[in-house]
Amino acid sequence: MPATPLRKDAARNRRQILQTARAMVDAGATLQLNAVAREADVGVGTVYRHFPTPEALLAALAEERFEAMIAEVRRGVTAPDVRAALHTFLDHALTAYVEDEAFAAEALGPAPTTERTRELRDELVGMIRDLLARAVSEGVLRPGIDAPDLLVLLCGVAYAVKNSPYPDDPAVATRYLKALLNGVLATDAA
Amino acid sequence: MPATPLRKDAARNRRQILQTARAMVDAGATLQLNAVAREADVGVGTVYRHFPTPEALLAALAEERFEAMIAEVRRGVTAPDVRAALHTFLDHALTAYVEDEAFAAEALGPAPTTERTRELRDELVGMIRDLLARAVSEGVLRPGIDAPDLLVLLCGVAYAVKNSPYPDDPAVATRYLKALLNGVLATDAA
Amino acid sequence: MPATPLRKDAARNRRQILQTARAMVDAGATLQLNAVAREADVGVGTVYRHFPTPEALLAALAEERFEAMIAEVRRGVTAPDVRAALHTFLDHALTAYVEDEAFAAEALGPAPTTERTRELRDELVGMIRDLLARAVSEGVLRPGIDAPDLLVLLCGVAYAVKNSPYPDDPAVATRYLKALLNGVLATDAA
Amino acid sequence: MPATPLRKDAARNRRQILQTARAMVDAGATLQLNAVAREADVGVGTVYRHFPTPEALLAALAEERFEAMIAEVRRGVTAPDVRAALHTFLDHALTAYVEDEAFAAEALGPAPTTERTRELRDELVGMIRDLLARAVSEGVLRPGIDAPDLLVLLCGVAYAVKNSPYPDDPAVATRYLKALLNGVLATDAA
DNA sequence: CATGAATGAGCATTCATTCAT
DNA sequence: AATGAATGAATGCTCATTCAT
Repeated sequence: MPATPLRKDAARNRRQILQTARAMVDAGATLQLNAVAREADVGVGTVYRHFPTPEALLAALAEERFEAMIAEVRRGVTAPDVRAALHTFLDHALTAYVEDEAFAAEALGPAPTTERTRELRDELVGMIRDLLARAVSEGVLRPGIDAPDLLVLLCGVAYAVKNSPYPDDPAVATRYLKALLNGVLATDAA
Repeated sequence: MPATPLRKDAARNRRQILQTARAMVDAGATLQLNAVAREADVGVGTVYRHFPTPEALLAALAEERFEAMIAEVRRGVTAPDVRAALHTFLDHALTAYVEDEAFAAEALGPAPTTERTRELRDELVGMIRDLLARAVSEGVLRPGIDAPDLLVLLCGVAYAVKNSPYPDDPAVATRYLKALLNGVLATDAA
Repeated sequence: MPATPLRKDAARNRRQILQTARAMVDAGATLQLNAVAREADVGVGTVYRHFPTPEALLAALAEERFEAMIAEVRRGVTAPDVRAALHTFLDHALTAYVEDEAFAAEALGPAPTTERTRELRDELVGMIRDLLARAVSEGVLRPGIDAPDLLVLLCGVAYAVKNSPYPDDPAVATRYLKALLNGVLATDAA
Repeated sequence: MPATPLRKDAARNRRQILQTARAMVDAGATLQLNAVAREADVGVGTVYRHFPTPEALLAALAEERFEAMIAEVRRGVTAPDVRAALHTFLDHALTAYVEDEAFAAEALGPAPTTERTRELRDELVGMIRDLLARAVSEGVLRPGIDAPDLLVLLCGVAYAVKNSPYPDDPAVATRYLKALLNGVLATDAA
């Protein structure tokens, strides 16, 4: 809800920039505003106008993901089967982290770059907190790990997936997630 | 075992460079050969002669760590209590990953930068394989996760620790490691 | 006397632009048409329409000053006391130069940017010439310095005032002007 | 007296840079380090190494001039004929200001950019103070204008010379200086 | 072998000006 | 006539790497 709805051409440029940036980020490149401009076939100045810093662009990229995830967790909180909801969420979150560097960066760290991002993240964390609370109270989840912990652990797993020695094995993510869920030990350690 | 044992001054330089680099890496900086040279009070060219690329320097930094770890795992393989040996190893490995960016980078990824590093890593992985095999056969460890997997998962946990929202809590590492060991679910998931 | 008298809103814009520009110049900033537009709360294009170049804007700013000064000199030419008139003029001119960068720029240099400015300047110089002529003929002024010379010398004194090592001393302008009037030597040099 | 005497090639580069910069400044351009590098046929980095900022380069340019001037004033202080010494100094100083923008900038303003420049300027001002003191005590100079005043006034005259409406008249400088020395009025004003 | 000056590609950023809306 | 988004040339600066000394 921008104060002034973007002019048509401005909107097209913005879209193009975001699209290009998304592609670059997904390709693993670090965002260089100049490069984005070149790829997006847009003047440098235009990129700078829309996104004064690389961070702002990254943040914009992350927003959609945040919104989708929030919607999903919201559904999960009230779903009949918490365990299933939790699974689905963890699964999707892991995928998001693995696929989307921009989102992972923004969802972590004490420095959400944008006011908007910060709000979104807080909202997401809040929702997850509720989901976890329910899961714990229903005996599905061990206590001791809170929402921020879980997010960052998931991020860690994503990191592992991305650096896995079996990069072409499609089951890696599932396997690693399962390790986190069930643990690697056969019986509990102190 | 270099063909020609280093001249005394050359050796001193090498040592100085490594020391400085270690300090810089530990301080979280990305290694800039120029900066290392300045700090180490040595000409840029000297650094380049000893370590043609930043990676080579990083690799050299990682070697000690590899050697220490190999020694430890070797002891663990034949220790009476596998579970304890496994714990100690995981604990130390996590610490190593958290503390030593250089080592983590080298222990991972399909591209050990040095012949020497590659050998060391292979040796380490071999030893861990043995340790894990024993642990699985004694029912301590769930099957399904092999040595490379475990290493990368640990790396993921280290990543989580380093990005934890509770950066000043000294128990974070333990808590996260425990999550990996025991899992986060109360009862096994499919 | 524009061919078509400005539309009411156009006039308001013009006024606003001039006002803003005046403030910025007085604040010592170099005129950036973009900045003027922003401050004046007007589109860039509007500024460009009214004043195609920074110089044109500066020139417009200078015009008022020219007019005031011309009026004053005109009075001085026929005043009973040439010496007093001359003093007043020099004093005011110095103040104008010191206070108004825009005016100083326009009053100098072989390139008055606007036809209008050029006319005004020529008119001013003409009047001053008359004043000086009278002053010389009445023995008030040494010969050898003509109107353009005097103007540029005054500008030099203004430059000195603006760069004075005693920037907070309100008497600096008077002191420096006096130096120009009476000279710094006790007795004439060759 | 640099700690380490410059290497031969470094010295050559430095000289080249200074030479080029001098030419550019004399041509009235504002110093752009990149441009200097191009003209001097030297890498940008080289220029930056020698002179981290445009100001540093300007300052270096100014130093020679300072030294020459200091030497001259020193001679003048003890010369038998103060009046003549004063004249010579004023004449040369005016020339320096007119010819050398870099020097003028550095000799003025509360911000001598280099420690070295600052020292030189202070030394110069000190010497001039002595010269003026002698001139006043011998009745050659009117009191009321001190050394910093005189310098800045001279700078003003230089400014006038440079902006003179008679740019090709070689006598302009003399005429304007004379105006400052003897004043423009025939008899003293209050 | 060591040195550190030189290099210049590379990236970031600004701002005067144009032109579609 | 007004707007302001778009443009991209211009400029500033850094830093990895080479190579003369």
